[in-house]
Amino acid sequence: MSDTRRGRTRSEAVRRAVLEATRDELAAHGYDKLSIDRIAAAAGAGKQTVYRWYPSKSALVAECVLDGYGFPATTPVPNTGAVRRDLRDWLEGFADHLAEPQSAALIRASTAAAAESDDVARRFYDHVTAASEDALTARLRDAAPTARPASATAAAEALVGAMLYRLLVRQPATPEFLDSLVDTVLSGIQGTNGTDSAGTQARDLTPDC
Amino acid sequence: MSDTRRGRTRSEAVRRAVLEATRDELAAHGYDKLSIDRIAAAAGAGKQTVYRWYPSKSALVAECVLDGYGFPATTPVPNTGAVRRDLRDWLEGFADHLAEPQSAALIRASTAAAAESDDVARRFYDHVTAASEDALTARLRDAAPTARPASATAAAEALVGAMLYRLLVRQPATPEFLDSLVDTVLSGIQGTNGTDSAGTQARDLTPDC
Amino acid sequence: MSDTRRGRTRSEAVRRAVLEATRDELAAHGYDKLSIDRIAAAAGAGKQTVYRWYPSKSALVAECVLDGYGFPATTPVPNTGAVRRDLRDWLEGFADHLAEPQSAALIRASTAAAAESDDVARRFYDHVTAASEDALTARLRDAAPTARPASATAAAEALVGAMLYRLLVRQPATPEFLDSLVDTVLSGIQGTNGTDSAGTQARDLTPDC
Amino acid sequence: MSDTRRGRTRSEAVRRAVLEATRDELAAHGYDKLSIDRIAAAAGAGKQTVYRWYPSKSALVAECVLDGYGFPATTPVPNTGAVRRDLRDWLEGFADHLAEPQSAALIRASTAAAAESDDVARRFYDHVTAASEDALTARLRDAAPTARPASATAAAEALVGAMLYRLLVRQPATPEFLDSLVDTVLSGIQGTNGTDSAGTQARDLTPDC
DNA sequence: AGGTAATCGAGACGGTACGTCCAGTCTTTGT
DNA sequence: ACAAAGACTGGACGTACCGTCTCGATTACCT
Repeated sequence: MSDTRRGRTRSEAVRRAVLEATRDELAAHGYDKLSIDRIAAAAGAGKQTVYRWYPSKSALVAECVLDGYGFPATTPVPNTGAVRRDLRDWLEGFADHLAEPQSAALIRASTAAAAESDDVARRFYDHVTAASEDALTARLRDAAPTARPASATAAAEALVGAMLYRLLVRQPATPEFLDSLVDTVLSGIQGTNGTDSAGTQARDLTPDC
Repeated sequence: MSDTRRGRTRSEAVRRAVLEATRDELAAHGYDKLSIDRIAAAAGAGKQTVYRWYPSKSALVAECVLDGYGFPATTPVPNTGAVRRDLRDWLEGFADHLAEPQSAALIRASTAAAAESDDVARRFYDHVTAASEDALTARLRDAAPTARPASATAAAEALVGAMLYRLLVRQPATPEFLDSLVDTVLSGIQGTNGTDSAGTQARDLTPDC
Repeated sequence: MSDTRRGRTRSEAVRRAVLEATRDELAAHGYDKLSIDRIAAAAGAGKQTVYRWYPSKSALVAECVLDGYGFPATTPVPNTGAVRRDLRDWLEGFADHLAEPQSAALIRASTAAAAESDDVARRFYDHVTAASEDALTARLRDAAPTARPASATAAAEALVGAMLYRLLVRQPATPEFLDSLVDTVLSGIQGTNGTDSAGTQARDLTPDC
Repeated sequence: MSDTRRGRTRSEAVRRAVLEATRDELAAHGYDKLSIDRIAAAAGAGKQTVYRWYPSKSALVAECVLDGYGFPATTPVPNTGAVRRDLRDWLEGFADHLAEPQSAALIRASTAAAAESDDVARRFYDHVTAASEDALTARLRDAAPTARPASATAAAEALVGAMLYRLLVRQPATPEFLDSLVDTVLSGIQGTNGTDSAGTQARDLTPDC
């Protein structure tokens, strides 16, 4: 049994050109107005070649944003000892990235793509949640070793969800907002604020009835 | 002075028929494949009539989802005295609504619409954030009067953002996830130092009378 | 029962523009390279409009050549009393028309269209044979009243066939060729040549064996 | 001097397979829908191999129809002594061939090819006219030695033209039509002054010994 | 025997055109 | 004046072929 490929080998260079053209088109026109015709023309490729690599608009966008350009590479949360500050810095890095118009356009586009395709949605989740959850858990493990593991997921998705929501609705993630977000996730809405070490005995003030 | 309009009066019935047709089309095909031609045909209306009411696809979708069908009417957070349970119940109601395929499709569509139109994004934000933030603050005000004011927004958007994120990426909001989310937002990731998942061990002071 | 049309009335002006653009494209590029895209663009029309009028390339070409531009309007054979000369003049008029490059291109195109579509072939036959046969029979009726009626068809198609064949194979219809053709059809290959009046007692010279 | 070619020898078998595939495709889909891709696939050949042999669609079709399958090999006109009957028989043989659907499709295709390519037109003319003219002149030379020399060409093209015209426009060459055609070409339209159609009354001097 | 070179099937490549669908506008008739 | 019907321009869709260009694998000739 021969595993050798027959025919001309597919050109990686063309694939990259297509992704770059897609990135530019997305930044310029957004997801809905995205045109395969234009992308192919801008990449100096035939339309068929684009379709050979990516079967649909959403697949192309997913590849472009998730595995190519656009989404923040998995940044580890810094570990200076001060969790709150570390988290805050990490989130601010994320916010700064989202504040760039081009990145914002790309991620909004991948949002729209995920809204339309189950497959893209799954890839989006795998990429984004895994990355941020890993980053968070790695940092929190030694800061709050007693925390339930499920919390990491919830906290990660609360953070990512809030950031993406702000991006979607065009509300800037102000420093104040980031502060509140970190506080909420670290200590809870009713928590004692200001303390950044682990093991705080958060008391639930609600007396109920 | 005569306030009466000349000619035939614009039919409110037609407008409703258009919105209903839009809802059905959205549920059936999603935002991207939405076709004004089909909507008009399904509503028994002329295309011009649709354009007379709504200038663009995104405006139509926004109207349909936000002010018409699709988005949950502002549900107040119940107040039984037990905040955690109240919040949990409220969130579960939201989750149940999102779990219905038709609602999910509609909200995903409005997400895509918001990603494309600044105007829709603003309406989306106004509608969703205002509603949930109001609901939350109203409940938390007497539960934790000492909480910092910014927290309500952050907490509301963390909750809503996480829920919408789960909807977007097609991950079901499991009871465990809701538990963790409520815990995180209420007490912070380090708040409840219970170790296991089911929340039974989690020290919840609320006696639920 | 109302027979009235609803909606915008179809524009004859556009139809004419399409036919004219088709004529120009045919003359410029020939049948095979004919492009509906180019035709529509040249006519300032949408592609859909072209397809609304004509369902296929061959139908468009048939309409253009047969009922529009290109094919000689039914010219009656002159009647000066001298059949041979009349016929010769009539044929020469036909030849002159075919000698024009644009006409040649158009008729070659309709030939190709007829080769591909049964429907176009029928229209081609109806138009061309009927016209030439009528022209011929009208003239021959008083010149050779004794001729069998079937002969007129055969003669007409022999003439038309020979002319179209010459056009197809790019051989000019020289004066000598036209002379021979008229002689053959009028008097037969063995006939007495030179006489141009009617009622000649053509003798069949073939002695056989 | 070495005339030997280096490298692998071109496979005549492949060339034949290509021509046969072309013939089948032509019969099945016609000239316009002809696809080199399909031909190559059907012949089990690479596209490049097809192009190595034939530079264009029209060249391939010409080769296929003229020098390969499709066109009648040059049939000599029989010589039994009775010209009229000989000619009629010869023409009937031609008509029978054209009546076969596959042959008809092939010749119609070559017609379309000739309409598009000057080169194919020339080859078509050379092949068809030369063959039929030679056949005719050979037979007529001893039947009507006094006929003008130009007549043979005109007569041949009148016959061939009429037959091809009938083929093109999908009109069957009925026995009556063939009779009339032979009569016209042999004796002229006014030649036989019989009045009725069946040709029985037509005074035919040839005793048919 | 070991290059050297042309050919083979296969199939990716940049393009062009296809025929369909839809957006958004305009026109016509009916109410 | 509004409504339905639907034709209009324009443009993108996804597919099919075109003719060219690599590929690895065969053949053949020529040292």
